[in-house]
Amino acid sequence: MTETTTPGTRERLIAAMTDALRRRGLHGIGLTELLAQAGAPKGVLYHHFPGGKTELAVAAIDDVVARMLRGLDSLLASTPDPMEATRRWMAGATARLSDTGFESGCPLATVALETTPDDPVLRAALARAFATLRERIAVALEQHGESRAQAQGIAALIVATYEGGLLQARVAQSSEPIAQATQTLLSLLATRRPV
Amino acid sequence: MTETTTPGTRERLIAAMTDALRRRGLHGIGLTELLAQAGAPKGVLYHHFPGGKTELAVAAIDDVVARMLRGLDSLLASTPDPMEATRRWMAGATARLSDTGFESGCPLATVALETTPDDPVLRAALARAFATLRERIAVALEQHGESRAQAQGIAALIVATYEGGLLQARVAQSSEPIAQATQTLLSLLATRRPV
DNA sequence: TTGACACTAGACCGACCGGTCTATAGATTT
DNA sequence: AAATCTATAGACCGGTCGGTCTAGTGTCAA
Repeated sequence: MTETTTPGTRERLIAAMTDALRRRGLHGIGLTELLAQAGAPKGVLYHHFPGGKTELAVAAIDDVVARMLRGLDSLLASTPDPMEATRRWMAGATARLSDTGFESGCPLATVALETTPDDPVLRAALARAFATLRERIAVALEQHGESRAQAQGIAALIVATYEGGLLQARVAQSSEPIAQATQTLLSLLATRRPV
Repeated sequence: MTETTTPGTRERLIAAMTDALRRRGLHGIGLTELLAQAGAPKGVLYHHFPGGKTELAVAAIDDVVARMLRGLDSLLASTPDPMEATRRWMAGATARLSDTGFESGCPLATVALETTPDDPVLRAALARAFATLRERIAVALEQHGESRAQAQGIAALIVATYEGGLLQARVAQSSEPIAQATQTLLSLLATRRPV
């Protein structure tokens, strides 16, 4: 076999792009700064990603999604109760945001709001990302007894709370808004009466 | 009195910036394109906004917030039930997004995710914006019998659903996600049992 | 009529943008 | 040793960025 063993440069590029997306968004960072952070010259970027900045961004998105899904899976595996899993998921995201001085949010959200129709590749990557995310959560809820429609609705609401909560916490420079939103959501889910 | 009567140029600049923020974000549009859309030359921008692009963005944000608050107020005045008001608020935002081919989202959200620590003016404007928005909603909920803490929590959750829902709808190019999230949220609020 | 002032107009600037290109180093194969 | 291929390296390109500067235009007061 002996797959072509890259010494990590490609990964460093993806990591730098992911961090840039978290903090400033796709248009917010220049290639020069990005490459400096990755410790790589221009040629390397176009060797690994012939499509340039956009292709690197797509790779970063796919990588982030894969890691989110893996995290979600292991969380759901170790935490049978979906409500408790949601609480932990939110707490994790909040902690990372707070640990970076409220700079490092969700890399998907930033690109999602920057994208225009003439970036179909990015759009497709993001559409896939969010749909997969919602679906994974919905399946877990279904396995816990929710109806299909209800599970989808709650999944959309959880993801919205995640992104909207992070956004509010970021501008407030405080985790209070997302903590409030999460706590309210969970308490609403817990105290609803059966139909 | 006879206030200095600008023939609308300033307003056109703000409108162009607002539209740009909705569609692409602050870094996503160039001054040249923005001025072309407003039908104004460079000099005009720096006459009305000596602080340049950033000052114009702040003005656009303040203008958007003022209009959102006015809309919210008249909605709450004409719709006594906060739940019904929320439903209409969401429906309005969803309609505007959908009517523009899922291009025109919330101008606040985009900037919120692009801002860095060295943009303190923008950050402050956004922090004010979201805090005011939440507070206005919370007050309405309090007037409808919710406790202070509960009202704040629900307000944060509503705003999160708003922003997170719009984001998901945008990338999905469909209003389904925000419709699902909104409907689930309202049904949770309606069917909770008293503590 | 003249001066002051608010506003419009766009040429112009250096810096930086994303992207291309050639050169070369190192490892592998023959 | 020669050839080949992957990966690194960075000079270089035209275009666009946000911003400055000078010139002109219309309106009003004196």
